[in-house]
Amino acid sequence: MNTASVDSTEKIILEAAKKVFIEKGMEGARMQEIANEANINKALLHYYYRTKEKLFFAVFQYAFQHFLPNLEMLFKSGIPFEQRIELFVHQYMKLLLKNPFIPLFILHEINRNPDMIVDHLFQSGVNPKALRQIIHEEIEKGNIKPIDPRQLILNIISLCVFPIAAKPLIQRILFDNDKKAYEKFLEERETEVIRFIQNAIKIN
Amino acid sequence: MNTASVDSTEKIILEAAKKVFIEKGMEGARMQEIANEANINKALLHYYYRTKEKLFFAVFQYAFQHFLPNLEMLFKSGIPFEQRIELFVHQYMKLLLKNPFIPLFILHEINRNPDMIVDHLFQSGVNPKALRQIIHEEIEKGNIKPIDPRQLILNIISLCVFPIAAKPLIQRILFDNDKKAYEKFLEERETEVIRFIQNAIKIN
DNA sequence: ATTAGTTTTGACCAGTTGGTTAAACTAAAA
DNA sequence: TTTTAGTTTAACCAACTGGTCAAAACTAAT
Repeated sequence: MNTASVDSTEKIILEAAKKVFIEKGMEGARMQEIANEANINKALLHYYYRTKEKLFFAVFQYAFQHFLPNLEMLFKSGIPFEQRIELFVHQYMKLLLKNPFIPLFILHEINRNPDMIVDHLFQSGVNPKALRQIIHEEIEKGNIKPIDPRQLILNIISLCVFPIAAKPLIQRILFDNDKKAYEKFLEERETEVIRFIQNAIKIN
Repeated sequence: MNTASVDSTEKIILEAAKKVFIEKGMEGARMQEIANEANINKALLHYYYRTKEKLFFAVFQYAFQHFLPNLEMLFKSGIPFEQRIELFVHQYMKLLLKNPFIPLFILHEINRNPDMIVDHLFQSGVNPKALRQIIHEEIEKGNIKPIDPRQLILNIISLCVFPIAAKPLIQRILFDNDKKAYEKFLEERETEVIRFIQNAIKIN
């Protein structure tokens, strides 16, 4: 057995599955299309991943882990809060632009089967408690306006995610389907969102 | 021919189709399930709406028209800008809470087939130009901080839509799957979002 | 009561889809 | 060279799905 080639075939399949599943969703994806994408026989998919569902879960797991950015830098102490927001928005938008289909994929699939997240993924290192604590402390210190930390977190994520998830719609409605114009808009948006949030929470 | 009963059956079918399509999407929906939901024979679906696609488009059209709130009140003159934002957010969140599945449905279907919006729906009365003009004037008058009107529009919509579209996810991650707690959070959110936006754009 | 037109139904069909299986292939081990 | 174990393929299958059709049931005007 050639370990390298096993890994290789398995990875090729997973990459193909990622592409097809994340773009079309569980129900829109076809095993045959994934096989074509990977340039292999359809039966090989079932040889490595027994069922469509198992292959899907492998993809879902990957996507879920790339749905939020690495939050480590947020928890390092000694960083001013303003800069934390800057860091988060920057990192997140970079991630989203690299994987623009992931948010809608995750939202749609969780909507289809909300228990999936409980059954398979609650060990995925998402820890909102620590984040809430940091925001809470900033309020106590009088550095930002009082606000429910969860509202603030949701505001920040909303401002980052929605314009990516709704890209095909927004691009057509607000930009006459001019792809370049919308991409430029999204670039400018990073500083715009940071400024918007900072203005909203800063104490005059 | 009894016009009333024709309308009635047709409407019953459409209502059933709305429920199933909007919750499960085109690809996740089954004609049989719609027939069951309407308590009729599957062949009747094809008698009134010849194909799945045609029935789907009827639903999509309805959903698209309920994706954004009635914007008339925004264009009446003489209303202070702060109050316009208040009105919009209030109306929009009311609409979204009544139809929580519509945003994700629209986004997912447009993602699946982006040309649909061009082919079938660009006559749906969405007019962002007027809205941009109003924002532009407010900036000129020095009532709010300078900002690309499209960025501001997108910010407002993002803050309203995302928490509804991502409800199953957020509810589980931030609220331990406590439905009541999340609903209460969304109620409080209305005033919170209004305050957030007004703080972000107001001139000190 | 008859007729003509409409609505509703059960049975059926063809195409697609996820999944299986037995055989062919490959390469390392004996 | 033969054996053995893992890998890949073509052919196939059962279940499902959108859609059709002819007949039955229903309605209302003659």
